[in-house]
Amino acid sequence: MPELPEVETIAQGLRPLLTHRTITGIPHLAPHLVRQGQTSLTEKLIGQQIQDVSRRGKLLFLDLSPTERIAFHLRMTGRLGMAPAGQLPAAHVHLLINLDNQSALYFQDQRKFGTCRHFTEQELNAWPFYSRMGPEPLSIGAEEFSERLAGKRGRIKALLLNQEVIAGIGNIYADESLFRAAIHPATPAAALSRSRITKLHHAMQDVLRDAITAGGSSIRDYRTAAGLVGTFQNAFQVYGRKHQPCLRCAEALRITKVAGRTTCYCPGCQPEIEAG
DNA sequence: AGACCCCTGGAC
DNA sequence: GTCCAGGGGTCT
Repeated sequence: MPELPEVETIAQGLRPLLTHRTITGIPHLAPHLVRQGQTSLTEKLIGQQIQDVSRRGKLLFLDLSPTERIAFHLRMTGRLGMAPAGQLPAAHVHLLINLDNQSALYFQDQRKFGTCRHFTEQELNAWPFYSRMGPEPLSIGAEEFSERLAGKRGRIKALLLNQEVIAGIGNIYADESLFRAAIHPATPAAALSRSRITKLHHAMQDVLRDAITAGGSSIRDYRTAAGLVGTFQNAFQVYGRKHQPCLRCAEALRITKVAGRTTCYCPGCQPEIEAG
């Protein structure tokens, strides 16, 4: 569930703690994190200095040099945090990176969906998930956003979830953006007027910015780098509120499936639009 | 476009 | 015990 606002919050939290730190050891590396060609991960990391912590979509990077990075994808239950060196801080820790100030960065993931890989810039650009990733939703302008959706087949929610269309949106922020734009999630993108798409662009940026300000949304597992819960779940209008009254019109929220994902919406505020 | 898979734990 | 949470890969 870490989506763009959660990954951004973690990156902001880790940046001052990791920048200019040198990796001194990898005391723990779970076998399932070691992909083919990554068997020498430990050798590749020890002695390297972390130059910066950055984010692209839902990926969090430790930038080691202009041409080498570690990429984390937290998927559903991944967490990153800091601990004193020399101890496993919690259950389900799959990677521990010791640093030169007696601290350690840990990667914890109950469900083991998350990934951690070392990349050269060349390898990164050869990774389709990265190279084909769409623009950052907080950087894209309304004009370009509109052009990217124009002529695309498929339902609007499916397109928002598609990382090749726009990067970093997951189930929570897709539903919340669509509610705020008063668009039914199953609407064919081709049926949306230009002004409706502009409204969606505005809603998406508002929701993401507000969520970052709130430190992200903690449904179950997500925590900031400092181990704190985010608070944006308290501002949800539709996500996880099935059958509850709409906060705007009091009609009962409905639940459906779009793009294989549970989808909450208000039938009053988000009326269906026929394909045209 | 949809089904299944990865994995674990909480809800029922 | 069964169902469900959902990001992304893979296969049909």
